[in-house]
Amino acid sequence: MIDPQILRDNPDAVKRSQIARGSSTDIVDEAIAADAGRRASIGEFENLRAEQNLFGKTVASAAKEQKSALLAEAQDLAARVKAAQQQAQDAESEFARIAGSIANVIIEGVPAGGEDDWSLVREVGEKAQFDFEPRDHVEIGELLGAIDIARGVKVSGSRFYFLKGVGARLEIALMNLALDRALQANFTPLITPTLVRPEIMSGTGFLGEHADEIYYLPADELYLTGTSEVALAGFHSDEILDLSEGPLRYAGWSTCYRREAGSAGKDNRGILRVHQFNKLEMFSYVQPEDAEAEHLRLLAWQESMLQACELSYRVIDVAAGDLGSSAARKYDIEAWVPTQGTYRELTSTSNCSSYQARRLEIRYRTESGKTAPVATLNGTLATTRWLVAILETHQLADGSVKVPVALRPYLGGLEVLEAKT
RNA sequence: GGAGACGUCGCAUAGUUCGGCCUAGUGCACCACCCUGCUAAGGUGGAGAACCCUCACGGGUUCCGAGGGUUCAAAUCCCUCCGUCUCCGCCA
Repeated sequence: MIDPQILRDNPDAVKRSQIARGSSTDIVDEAIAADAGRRASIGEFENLRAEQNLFGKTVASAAKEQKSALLAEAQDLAARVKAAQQQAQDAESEFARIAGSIANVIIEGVPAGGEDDWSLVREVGEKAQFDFEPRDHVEIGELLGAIDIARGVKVSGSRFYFLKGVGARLEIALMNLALDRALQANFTPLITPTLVRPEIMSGTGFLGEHADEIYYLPADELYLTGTSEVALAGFHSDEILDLSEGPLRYAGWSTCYRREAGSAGKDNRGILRVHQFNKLEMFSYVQPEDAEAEHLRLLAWQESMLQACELSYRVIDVAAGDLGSSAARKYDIEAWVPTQGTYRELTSTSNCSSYQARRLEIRYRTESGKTAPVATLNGTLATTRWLVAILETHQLADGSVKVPVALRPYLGGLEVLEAKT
């Protein structure tokens, strides 16, 4: 939910943001009108109610013979109060509906436009060079006995897979490396529920335009989460947090489920785009003025992980139109995937400023003792998809794979994943 | 799955029988000050959240798990839902 104050004080900023996202600006004017209407009808209701409260006391203390006359008047007043209350509630939900459809105001510097209009922040590392024809991760996965896609499809359908042997170990190693780094940075680890209630799912902003990406269990009215961000954001919903000691940081470990409804035919090969995977997600609750600095910290931790995996990557500042509705800015890190000759997204980190917190009612106490919405940020620290880049980048001529040094302790010292010939 | 009990402003509790004196009392914890060599004890006062009006001082409205209903009036009566606990059954 957008800050109603900024809507009143600086509607042009909201409009500029909407334009950069390629969204409607009319909705901003509608929201302002709805806000005014809402406040007017609330005032009307409250005055009537105050009158009624006063009148109730008169009735209670009135002498018997006056009571019936007073009651008639009270009934009339009650009817007017009820009508005014109804109107106030309607105006309130009308405002919520309209304001709710305005996306978060982007941060200065976020490029305008759509999916292809990102701007490059930096490129890091040498792209892998081979003096042989590199194999893609599916082939390598078969040679290593690490990825079994055929059986995944047999058991669960397309976009499912088994990780097996060194494949399973590699994923666990990667996740553990990420977890250890998160612990060093003072994140509190959380293993999160992956089924959540509707109000948490909508509070985090995932039930908007991408609702068809989400698995839903109607018999139980629960949603399967596509990221632990949902549970991590819901963790402190309806709470007033103490941020005087600095940000609250959590590292959520969970399996993630995505329907991939809009991507038929896209990335069908391999485990790049699947219905189920594991992820270690960073999540920070911070004071709003600290959000942009925290965003850069999350990005730095992500880059350090990619460097530990000895991957070549680029950081992009995602364009306004490609941001989720909650995000004010998003950086993606894309790793070089040799057999695709392109960069593919491995991590994403979003600064949701106070937008998500306002909807989930997550607040902190300011110095003056008032409460105010916190800012929330999230970012990927490791996911199953990284195996694609790791396997392809570090492959050897015979299909074996050199293990990045940082991962070796998590694989019992293993230096090379040997191909089974 | 069956039966029962419960849900009150941080925690604990009173209030629900029989609707109006509840603008929700009390204890603990908390904050400020006072008092007393220090500490403990004691004294005085303060202190919830959201929204609306106001430059401000201040005022108003709502909130007793959530949502409806009855009523001039609901923490209190009725309905639905959610959650917690106890016992029984079933299954890992």
